[in-house]
Parts: sequence; C-alpha cells; structure tokens
Amino acid sequence: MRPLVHPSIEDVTVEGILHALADPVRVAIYAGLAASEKGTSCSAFLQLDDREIPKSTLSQHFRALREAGLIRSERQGVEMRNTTRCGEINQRFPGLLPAVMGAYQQQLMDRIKAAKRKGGKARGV
Amino acid sequence: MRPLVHPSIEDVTVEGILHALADPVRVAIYAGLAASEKGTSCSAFLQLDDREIPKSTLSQHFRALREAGLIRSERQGVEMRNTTRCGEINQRFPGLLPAVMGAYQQQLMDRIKAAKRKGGKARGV
DNA sequence: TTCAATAGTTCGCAACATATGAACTAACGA
DNA sequence: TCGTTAGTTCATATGTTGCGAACTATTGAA
Repeated sequence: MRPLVHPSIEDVTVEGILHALADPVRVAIYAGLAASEKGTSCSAFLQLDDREIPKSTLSQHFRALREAGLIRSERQGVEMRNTTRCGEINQRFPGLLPAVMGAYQQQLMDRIKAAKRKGGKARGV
Repeated sequence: MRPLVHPSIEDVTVEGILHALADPVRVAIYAGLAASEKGTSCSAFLQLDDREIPKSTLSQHFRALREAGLIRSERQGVEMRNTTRCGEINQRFPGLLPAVMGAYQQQLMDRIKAAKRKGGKARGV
C-alpha cells in the first residue's frame, strides 16, 4: 500500500485547488475539516447532507483533496486524522480559500431564500 | 445549429465557475477577454502562450465558459463577440473572480521567479 | 500467536468527460 | 452563386469518476 502523497506547498497549483473544490462533496468535506479543530476521520463523512457516500468514493475524494494540497492526512492508530492546510495556502495564495468558501456560503443562503419564496419545503439538491 | 446557451445569473453555480476556471487554457481566454474592452473573437486565441489550440477544442472551451455563465457570446457578422459577465458575477459572488484571477497571477509570478533562480531560461510549462 | 473488528485503500469496470480531425453551417463580399 | 472566414457539430480515441468487491493495516481481545 503506497504511502500518502502530500505535495509541498510550492507544488500546489491554483488549477489543482479549483478542480478539487469544484465538487460539492469535496467542498462539504473541506468545510467540515476546516470547522473542526483537531482533525477528523474520513468515516465521519460517510453520511453527508442526507446523502450516503460509499466508502471507496469517499477515499477518492480525500485523495483528491490531499493531492491538491488542501488537506493533510496522517494515520492515528486505526483511523485517519485529516486537517486542512489552509494556513500554508493562505500564505501562498492570499484570499483564495476565503473567497471560494464564501461564495459557496452565499450560494447556499441564496438557495434557502429561493426555496422559502416558493413556499414549499427546501428541496434544493 | 442550436442557439448559444447563456444561463441567467441566478442559475450560475460556484462549482460551475470553479470547474471552468480549473483549466489553464480557459483561464487564459477569460483573462484575455477581461483585458479587452469591446469583446474579442474566438479565433484571437488560436495561438495562446506559444501553444496552438485546435479550432474545435477552442470552440469547446468557449462553450464551457459560456455555459458556466462566465462569458457572453454574440454573433457580430461573420465572427463572434465574446465579453465577460464579471459585473453580474461580482454582484452575485463578490470577490470570487478577483481572488481566483489574483491567485493565478501570483502563481505566474512565483514561476517566473523560480525559473530565474534556476539560472536557465524560463522553461516552466 | 491467532482471530475478529474497524478504518481506509486499491482494483476493475461501467458511465461520463475531454481533445481533436473532419465535415458541416452561417454570414459576408465579390 | 461561389469562395472565404469564423465557429459549431460529429465521431472517436483517450482520460476521469463513481462504486462494489477485494485487500491491507492497526488494534484489541482470546
């Protein structure tokens, strides 16, 4: 089993970051990791936003985030401790991550508002 | 020949924008359009950064940008007038586009600096 | 040790996406 | 009507993604 790959911060690319964060599932994972102080295991995201994510799919998403340089994963006993590398990235690309996450936040709020206007339950997928 | 599709600004998604801008060719096109005041034809980008882009590939890239909501394309006689929709997008997702384009700019400058440090010619691809 | 349990990874394949040459269409000007 | 220029669409080869099944690593008993 090959060891986990973490690019050094100089090898992190903007296109890589954008590609990784162009997927709602990965964004949700990233946001979850960013919110937790001391790192989170992968399996914490098996259930995400009412959606079931298969284990193998989750693993691929973590790999994508890791190889884009967005997160760091290290074994801690039987499970994984995942943390964001937002400090390093903010230093290399100041303002990029806040802008992206802020835009997603904005989009979420717009959707909630739009769902309310339609009167029914929030069915936005 | 089906008419060109332009999503209304409420239908523009963050994931769509990021996916479109996760490609260096499309970013170069977008930057070129953003720099020009009165719109630019597609064929202006057939030669890009020393690279030859095939016509059909270019057409797909323009379609991607268009359907992500990043640009507007309208026929002007025999050619196309492409313009960015950055005004609308900045209103809907304030700060997103400047942050992304700024990060690419940063990356470009870092690469130039790194190439200089290595002494040789700028071979960074 | 050996066995079972838990947490992730890797493999294989089907479905989807992308790049590009070739053929096509649309607008214009002889 | 023909030729030219500018883009689009089609066909296809190649690449990427999602997911079940099989595998690996670590820990904790028995």
